[in-house]
Amino acid sequence: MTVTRRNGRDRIPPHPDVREIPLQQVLEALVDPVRRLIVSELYAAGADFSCGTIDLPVSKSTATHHFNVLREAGLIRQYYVGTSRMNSLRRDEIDEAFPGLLQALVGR
Amino acid sequence: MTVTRRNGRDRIPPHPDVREIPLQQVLEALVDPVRRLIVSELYAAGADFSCGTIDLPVSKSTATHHFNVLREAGLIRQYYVGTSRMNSLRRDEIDEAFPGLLQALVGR
DNA sequence: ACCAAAGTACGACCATCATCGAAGTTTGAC
DNA sequence: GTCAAACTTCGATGATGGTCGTACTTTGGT
Repeated sequence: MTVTRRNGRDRIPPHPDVREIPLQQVLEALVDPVRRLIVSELYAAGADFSCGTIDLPVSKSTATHHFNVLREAGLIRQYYVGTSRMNSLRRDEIDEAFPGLLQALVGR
Repeated sequence: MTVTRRNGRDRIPPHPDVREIPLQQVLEALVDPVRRLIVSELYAAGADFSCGTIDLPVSKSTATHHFNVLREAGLIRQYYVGTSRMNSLRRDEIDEAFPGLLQALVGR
């Protein structure tokens, strides 16, 4: 049978542009308190961090799920560094797509 | 047994101030598309209207439920005129409690 | 080659919630 | 007093989605 070989690049999942994501989906992503916590921390930190860095009140598999939802909504970008998955907030794109939204939700 | 008499005033349910409502609850109210439609229409109309005026893609009982959720989140004010229940958007209070939020969600 | 660290994938479970219809209430009109 | 309009209340139902544990994958270090 065929063996599939993968490198770091292949591990990167799709990153839709938030400007093509309906408001509904963005809101559904941001309504969950755990996900809003992630976004808030990224916003406040002003820097990327790995999934494991922030400590969330949920299990690892649930955390993975939340990061996925945020990525699929176009809100964060993810990339690998070793075994760590780094996350960055796609602030400019969000601000362009939904002006004022991030500020209103995360600026407290 | 005791008969309870009610007048129009007694039919008015509690109206919490949105400034005392947690962001979480406000977001949960606004994440539903039917409720966001109601808010958008109130916002665009710039005037009050009764529950039956706007035509929603749900049954009457479901509509009642949605108006209740909005009221309990401090987003709308309700009062009776005859058998009609009028609704008004509490715009100023919302803007004060969560600056930019309404604009971001409803200004399209 | 081996092992540990960091995440992911996959089911399963469970709570929440949007939805409805049917029956009830309140009001205004006649 | 009767009737209709407008809305509410009350269960029931069904779908969604957040949660977890277990097993698996990938990578880096030794």
